[in-house]
Amino acid sequence: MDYKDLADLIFPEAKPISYYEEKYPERNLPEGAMVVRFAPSPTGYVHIGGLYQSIIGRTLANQTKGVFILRIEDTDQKRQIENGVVQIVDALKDFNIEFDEGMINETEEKGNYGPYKQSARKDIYQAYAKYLLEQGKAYPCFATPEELEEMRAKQEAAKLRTGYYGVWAKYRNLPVEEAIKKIKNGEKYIIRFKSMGNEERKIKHHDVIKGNIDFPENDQDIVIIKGDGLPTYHFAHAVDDHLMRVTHVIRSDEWVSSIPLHLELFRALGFKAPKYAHTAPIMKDDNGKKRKISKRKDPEAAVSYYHEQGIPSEAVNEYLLNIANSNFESWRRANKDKDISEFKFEINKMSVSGAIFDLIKLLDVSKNVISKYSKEKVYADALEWAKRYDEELVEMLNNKEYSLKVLGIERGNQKPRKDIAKWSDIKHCIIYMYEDKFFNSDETYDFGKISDKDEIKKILKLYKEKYFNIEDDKQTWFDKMKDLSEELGYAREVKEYKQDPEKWPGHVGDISTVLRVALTKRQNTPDLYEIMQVLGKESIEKRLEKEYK
RNA sequence: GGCCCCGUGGUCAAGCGGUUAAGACAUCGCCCUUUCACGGCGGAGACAUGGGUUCGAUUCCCGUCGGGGUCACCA
Repeated sequence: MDYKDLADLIFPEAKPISYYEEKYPERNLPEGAMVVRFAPSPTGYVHIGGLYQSIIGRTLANQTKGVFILRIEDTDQKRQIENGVVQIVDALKDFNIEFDEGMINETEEKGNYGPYKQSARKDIYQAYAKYLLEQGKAYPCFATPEELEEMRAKQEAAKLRTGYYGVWAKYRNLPVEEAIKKIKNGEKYIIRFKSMGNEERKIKHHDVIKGNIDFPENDQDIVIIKGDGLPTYHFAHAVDDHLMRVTHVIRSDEWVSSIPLHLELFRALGFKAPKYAHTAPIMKDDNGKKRKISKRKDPEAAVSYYHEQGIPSEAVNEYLLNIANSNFESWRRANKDKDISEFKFEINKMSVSGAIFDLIKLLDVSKNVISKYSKEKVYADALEWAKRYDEELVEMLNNKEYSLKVLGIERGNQKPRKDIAKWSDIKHCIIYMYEDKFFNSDETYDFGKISDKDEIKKILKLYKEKYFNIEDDKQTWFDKMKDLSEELGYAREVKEYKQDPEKWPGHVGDISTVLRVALTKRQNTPDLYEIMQVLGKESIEKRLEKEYK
């Protein structure tokens, strides 16, 4: 009896690998085209790091006229969640990321290199496992979890490297006859890869991002097929990325230490190894300590957080792209109106160490992104956000014609207003423009420097009766504010006042503040003249009278 | 602990043998016909550390310290 008998016993149904090699031929793509994939586990929401990977993958495939694949890695059945695939697809779609191939929902997919869900590829993995078995490059291991635990304890006690390797690999050299007997006896087993590596020897590897790295060869006999018949990540990675003809494996940093193993697997299987690009993880500043951003501790680790906050996905994408290639920023400044896809992304310019996620900076990017939107776009996006998260804002925006005017204040000109960083800011910025909100709120406010009630009344009354005319153009209005100030004994110019502050009780700015607060309840607002034009005569009169009647 | 990677201002980062060590965000000040936002100008603020190599090291080598990753029938 030989390896062949063993292999046939274990996987009697498996097809020869030539079947799959023919079924998934080399892709016919232009020179330099990159075939990349995003390969998440459907274990819950999409992590910011996943979005980061996706942006990079999508960009690279676009730039090289390559292919971007969504492969679902669901070989760990314990961790599955309902609708995991749909969640991923939808979340990424929100950020403008779509795939050329792969799963499109829980059951459907597109592309000729599928199935794109690992649980549906069991027969493929088994065929390749059988192939290794036949050559004696893999073997069944009968060790129980308890046995393995015991082994590890011994290794730790002896301060040895832990793992299933060398002399510790108990079933590595079990004669085929005995293995067959055990299997026929119904003993439980898994399939392990028989490593030919030697820890003493070093291998050199070039990572697209990290550069040259040396490490010891792998000598662990890792499991390739688990007790449930599904492959482990390592084995699935080798088989899938080969068969899907992936050219560049872009994945997170945490995998670099597996490179020796993966390379050995590719070689044993007779595959050409892909290029690897290991991206640094996104970090979080935790009281001065740097750590990987985490699902459990950090709400901003979930991509959904940005939607809830109302940060446009375009802004998140730009921010992430900037972390990926720091020259993005200067490109953006030089190309203010170009689409993000025109930026020439270079994967080898990526930073090797993880950047701390900077929400403040993101908000700044967002502010700039929003400042470029037309009022129609602001209206549409804010409304869409509000429909999910803020009923009161929906109510306000329902008055579309008026809202458009409000949102158009200081927008669309050379120096657009930049006070909105996220849709959740909007309500606070515009609420006073809405009549019922303005009059029905119990918000407290103060008039700043001029606080005497009678003085305030006097100012507003005089303004309304003598100076206010909605027809005035901006300059006239402005001059009138100065006249008003003068008539009341205030300085008509701020500069004038500053030269001799004792001479006046205040200046035109102080008077304007009184008007501003009366009309908006705020000391800080956009241009008052524009606000008044939107508010209209009646509203203004009502707001003024409220203060002195 | 073993192995691997990394260490430029608060953050993201250019620079990679000779630079007044860029830029962005944040911060502070001034200016911008009346606030705020924007914009402009300016300030403060960095090469972890000790040894080498070199005429010369932020840049190259070694040690130290610090940070991160990884050591599963999870991915």
